[in-house]
Amino acid sequence: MPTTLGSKIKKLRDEKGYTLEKLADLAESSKSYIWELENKSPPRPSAEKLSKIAEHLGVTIEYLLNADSGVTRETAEDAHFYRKYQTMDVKTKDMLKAMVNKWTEGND
Amino acid sequence: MPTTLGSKIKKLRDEKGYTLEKLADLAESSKSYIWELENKSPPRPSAEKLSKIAEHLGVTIEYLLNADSGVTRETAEDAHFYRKYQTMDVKTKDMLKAMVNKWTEGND
DNA sequence: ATATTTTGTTCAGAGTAACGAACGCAATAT
DNA sequence: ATATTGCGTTCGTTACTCTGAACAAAATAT
Repeated sequence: MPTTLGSKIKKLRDEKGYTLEKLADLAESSKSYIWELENKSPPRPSAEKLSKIAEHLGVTIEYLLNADSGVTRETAEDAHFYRKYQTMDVKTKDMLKAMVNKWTEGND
Repeated sequence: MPTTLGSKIKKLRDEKGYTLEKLADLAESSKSYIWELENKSPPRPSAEKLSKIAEHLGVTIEYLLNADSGVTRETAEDAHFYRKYQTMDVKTKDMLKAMVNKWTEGND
């Protein structure tokens, strides 16, 4: 399981079969810079650049930056809430679910 | 409806009642830089910085960058809960958010 | 009114993001 | 064998991020 930003990018790039140049072209970057992100320490890319890279690797910026997976389907605030929810322990999750089930009773 | 990165940050910061300095402290930044992000053009912050700012404003980086991506990795159960959550009305969502914020206080 | 405190604005400088261009080093073609 | 092509690596340069500290303006206290 990849831990650093660089190893995550490299893993995803390899999985997609992209060369440095290919990903660089897609993300409107340069292969030398992609290489630096993957191999040099510690990379601190701009949000814009990382956003384009993440997009073409099929993941979120948050996934690349932090440890956990993220969501971005509805509004940003909802996604943020959901991310918080995901970090809660199972018991708390179950409690939340139970409450939500009460409030939405009859909807499914 | 804010369009630029700067106006989004300012709007969210005002809504939270944060001063430049307050947000800067939370996001481990400087108030002068937060001000530049809000007022200067065109800002191109690092992913790290923007990540911390977004975190304390309760939104995602993607929202601030104005890119709304779609993909997500969810467990089936969590996805189910999240779908339900998305159908709830704003007041109920806000109540949930408030509770979750209480439970997770001190984690960030 | 006028101190005092709080908040916002400006600015110079250190450090580095990001690029193009050149280089090494395989594998495949001729 | 030796070109050729494809991919990764290194490096010098430019432009910009991000900060601390000083300054301005607004808000609040006395």
